Amino acid sequence: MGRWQPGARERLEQAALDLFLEQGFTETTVPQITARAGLTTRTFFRHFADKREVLFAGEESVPEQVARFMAEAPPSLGPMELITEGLAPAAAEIFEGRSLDYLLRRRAVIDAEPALRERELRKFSLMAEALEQGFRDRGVDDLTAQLAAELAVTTFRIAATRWLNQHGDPDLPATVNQTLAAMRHLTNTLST
Amino acid sequence: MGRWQPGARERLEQAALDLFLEQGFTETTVPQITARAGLTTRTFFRHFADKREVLFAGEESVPEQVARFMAEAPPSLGPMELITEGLAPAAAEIFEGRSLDYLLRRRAVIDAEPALRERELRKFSLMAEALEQGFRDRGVDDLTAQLAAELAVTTFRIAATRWLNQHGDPDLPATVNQTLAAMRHLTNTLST
DNA sequence: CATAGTCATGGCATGTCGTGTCATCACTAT
DNA sequence: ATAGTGATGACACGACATGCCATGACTATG
Repeated sequence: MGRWQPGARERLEQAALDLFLEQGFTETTVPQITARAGLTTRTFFRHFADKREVLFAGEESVPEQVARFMAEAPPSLGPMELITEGLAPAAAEIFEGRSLDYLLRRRAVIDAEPALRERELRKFSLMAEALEQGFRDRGVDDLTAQLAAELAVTTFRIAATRWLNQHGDPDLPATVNQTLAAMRHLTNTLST
Repeated sequence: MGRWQPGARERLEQAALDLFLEQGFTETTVPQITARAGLTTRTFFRHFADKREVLFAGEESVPEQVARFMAEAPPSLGPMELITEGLAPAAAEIFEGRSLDYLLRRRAVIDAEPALRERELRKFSLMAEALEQGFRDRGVDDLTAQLAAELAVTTFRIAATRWLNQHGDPDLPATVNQTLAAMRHLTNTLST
């Protein structure tokens, strides 16, 4: 018991994902997860704010990634140019390090549970806030910054979904650019 | 006690909103709400699936409104034309019947509580799904339907927020159209 | 080598949420 | 009248989440 369970967090994440796939999210209790990971219930809530968070660990850094990405981009780019050129590489960076299989299993769990879908929406909302702030820092006015941020996140989200639906082929940057092209085509029909 | 507490639902909504404003959402317990409304805790959960839903009653009909609105629009309109012409009146219809004061108080509560912001995001997600289905029913391909739906909902959401920020003046349709104009301007910078 | 300090964990108590179940009462239809 | 319907009351209960304190393992310092 004392200190240190190396990888306790990782074991909890793994046990939780397995159990969610086997039995469903609602049917799985926190004591079941901690029993499989060899820990106690109280410890689970020290690592994760609530039961859902065990599926979203590590995504706290995404807003920072977004902010850094925007700060490093050439200041001369307008918001729409930045999206067109930067969204695909940024998307690749966000998913880097996670296997396609893990992402597919994780999404199966999330899709099956409304409470988890809500949490997923919040993730994208946080991304949009970071993007919006980044645009404002580049001198874009508030309304345009918000619109551009939401446009980018929406495109990213739809592209990521499509990418998983087609099991990773074509790859994510290509899918993002296809989705951007479709968005461009759609909005061009408005410019009359 | 037997049957019938006329307006039980409405009294619960009113008591809940008041208490949330006085003490905050988390600090307010369901027994406190039901005590103020003269009912029991069990009855609360017969009217609302969970504590948050008391703030979202009546919004189940929004997806149906959206579907009807789209079905009634001229079939000749393309997705972007439909948004340009239909979003402002549709937005007006959605908020019709609720006082600006109620909407502002309600938003103050929602903004203060992450769990309620998540629920709000789900509401817009449901709107987008209804819109997407509507576009598909009009013969639009899947990707374009999804993009157009998300674009419309995003514009609506941003416009509604701005409208409340400016306390209702200018009115919602005007604000929607201003927001649409800004979106048009933003995306036009992409059409090179 | 000893001692104090730090930190993840265990264990316990507690409050709130949300649901299942059954009884009861008011009103309605026949 | 009598049976049916539907909202409510009352109770039990499990799961989630948090506060609090104790403990044991590792670390730093003398």
